[in-house]
Amino acid sequence: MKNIPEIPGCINCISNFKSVFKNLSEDEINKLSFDKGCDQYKRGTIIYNEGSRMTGCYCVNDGIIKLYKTGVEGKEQIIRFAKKGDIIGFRSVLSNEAACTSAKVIDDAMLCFIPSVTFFELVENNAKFSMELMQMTCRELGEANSYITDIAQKTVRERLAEILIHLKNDFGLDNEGVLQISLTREELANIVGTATESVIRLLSEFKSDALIDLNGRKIKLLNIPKLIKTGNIYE
Amino acid sequence: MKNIPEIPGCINCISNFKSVFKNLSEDEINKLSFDKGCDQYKRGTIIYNEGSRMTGCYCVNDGIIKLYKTGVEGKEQIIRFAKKGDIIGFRSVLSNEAACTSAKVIDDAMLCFIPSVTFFELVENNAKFSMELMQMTCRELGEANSYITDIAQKTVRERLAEILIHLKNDFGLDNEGVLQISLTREELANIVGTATESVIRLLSEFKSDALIDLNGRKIKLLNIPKLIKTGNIYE
DNA sequence: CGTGTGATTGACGCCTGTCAACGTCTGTGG
DNA sequence: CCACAGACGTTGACAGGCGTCAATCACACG
Repeated sequence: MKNIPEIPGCINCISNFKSVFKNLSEDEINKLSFDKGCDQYKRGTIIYNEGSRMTGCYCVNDGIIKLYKTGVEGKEQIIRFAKKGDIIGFRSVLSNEAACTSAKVIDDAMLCFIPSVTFFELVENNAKFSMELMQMTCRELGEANSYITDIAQKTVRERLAEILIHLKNDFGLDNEGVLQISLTREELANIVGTATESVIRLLSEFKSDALIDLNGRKIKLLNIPKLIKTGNIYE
Repeated sequence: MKNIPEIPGCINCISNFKSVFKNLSEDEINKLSFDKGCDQYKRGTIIYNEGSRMTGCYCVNDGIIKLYKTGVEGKEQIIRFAKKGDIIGFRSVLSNEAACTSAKVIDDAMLCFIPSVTFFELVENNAKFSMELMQMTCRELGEANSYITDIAQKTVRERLAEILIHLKNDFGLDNEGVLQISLTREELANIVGTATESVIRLLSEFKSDALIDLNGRKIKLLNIPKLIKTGNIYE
């Protein structure tokens, strides 16, 4: 018999991650725990595709998911990453539109599936939860706006430096200063919005300038203040 | 004595524009009408600035507002426009952050000011309104994501063609086919994310190619299908 | 009539995308 | 154990899109 992984109760996640669910009542949490599904997904698995109808949303219990859009000629544009405690797909559930991004696992993940009905019930019956959700969306929108400004105005070099800092802030460094997220050069390019070759060349330059050190996909940040300066980051 | 413009009652706006307020009860509408302020603003007036604390949000009764961020070296990046029936600034009110954009009048406007308190009351007490608001935010977020992908992947030429189509969809054409929004070349550049000179050159090219006709700030769309093709627009 | 803002045009060159070739690593199958 | 395929990373050459600078023109306004 297969070794079924232990399904985490919602109560644990909520206390551990300070998620958007933090304002749920005990009853609501229990119902959520009961209604939800939970599964493990290997790197490379696609959770849902742009344009598909969502029947619910997912809460990330562990792992990393990349959310991306497919642009002209199939080139992917990474919009953001989701990690422990984040929820994905709820945007489409709420606005009742087809998914506007695709979601793919890039670090083995454990996801909980929350059916639309359950989600809607919470939104409608718990004003605090609803407010929390809205604030999250608003913050995300604010970030999207900054992203737009950056991509429109900054050079590729600046954007790459900036992304490295953002990745540090979102995923942290290990005790050697290595970014705790592993991306291919192509994925880096698809965040920055440039060609793979450009990323490679610029990373080499950063290395020559002693801003970073490279070891395969491991990127060690050596000089964070200078990276911030290179990225023209002010806030 | 100065001729004070008639303050529009909320009830009229709501029935005319199908705004987010459409689900308010009669009592709520009356309270909103009572609490709100209303003022006229001339082209060029700044409603609020990026980074400022909002004490409420604005509902556009008439005119056009541009929402923009100030990027590196003070260059402005236009995020979106707001017109009749739209509300602006509520994002910052809800998430209780400083305004992430500045708002400037580009077509003489009439705006109603809704104090934070009033707005919060509505959100907390009217689940339908709250849901409507959230859906609006979600749609906006979806658009922002598309925008990111476009800016990151398309050429300036494609983006300019696309923007012209978007402006047509949002503001319409007069009976001669002229875009019903008047923008400087610099503003066009600040939407597309390019230099003013590039916009000028590309507009000239579009004119040579009989895609558009130019007369000062008036842009007449001559060949919309071809513009769509030039912009690589699919949906 | 001077001033200022916006529009236009030309020259110039760098940043960046594209193409092509090659190196590296991993896993698979014979 | 080795050969091979396939994905990923790297490097070089090259062209052209696009930003920058500068000069000039057009037009409105006090």
